[in-house]
Amino acid sequence: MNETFKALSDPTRRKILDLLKESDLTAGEISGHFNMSKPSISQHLKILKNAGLVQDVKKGQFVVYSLNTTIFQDIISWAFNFTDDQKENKRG
Amino acid sequence: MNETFKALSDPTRRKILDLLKESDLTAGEISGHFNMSKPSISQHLKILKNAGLVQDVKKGQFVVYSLNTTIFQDIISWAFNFTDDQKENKRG
DNA sequence: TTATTATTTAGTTAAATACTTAAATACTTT
DNA sequence: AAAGTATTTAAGTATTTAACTAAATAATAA
Repeated sequence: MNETFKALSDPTRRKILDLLKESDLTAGEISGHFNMSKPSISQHLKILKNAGLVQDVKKGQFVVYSLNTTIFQDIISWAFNFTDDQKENKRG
Repeated sequence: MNETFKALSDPTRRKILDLLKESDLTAGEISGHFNMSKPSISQHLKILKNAGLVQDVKKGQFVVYSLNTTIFQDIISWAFNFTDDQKENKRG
């Protein structure tokens, strides 16, 4: 869970996830949405990928990135354990 | 959401949340669970408090910390928007 | 009121992070 | 094969973070 939260702790990376939520995008298309160098975005994508939050597929000379939605279920499960709902379930 | 994820990105702080999930604790009791100075834990508690993840109440010379469970609902909502469930709901 | 206990604030340092530019790699087109 | 495009890797730097110790604040007990 540590790599996941580390990856999510940066606003640029969360904005990348927001973009990929709408549609799959190449590395270049993603970097087009930021006032930041392509290498910087590439680094962020690497961190997101290592955290399992995104996947990539090479399409010719492009690399297409997409969300890996399964990890978000893990985040939901983690957070649910801290809610009142969970406390109620414990008791009853 | 940025302060929240920043706060959650540290393993020590997530462990503090785990402890408070079981019961409310004073600052000193919390620091007793770590091989770390009390001031360091105090800083972590400050960050968790500023992020709205915990609350504190002064009881005499003690400060009792407890979870603020409402924020975790926000995390769940955020994560849910990245799941396949959400995509299905969009379509149908 | 002096000493003791609980906690936070202040100041410092080492390590981690997020950026940059330049160079390398991989693929495509001519 | 040479040139151009897409992307990543490498190397360097400024900022942020997380730890520490020492000092300050606040409450309690002697």
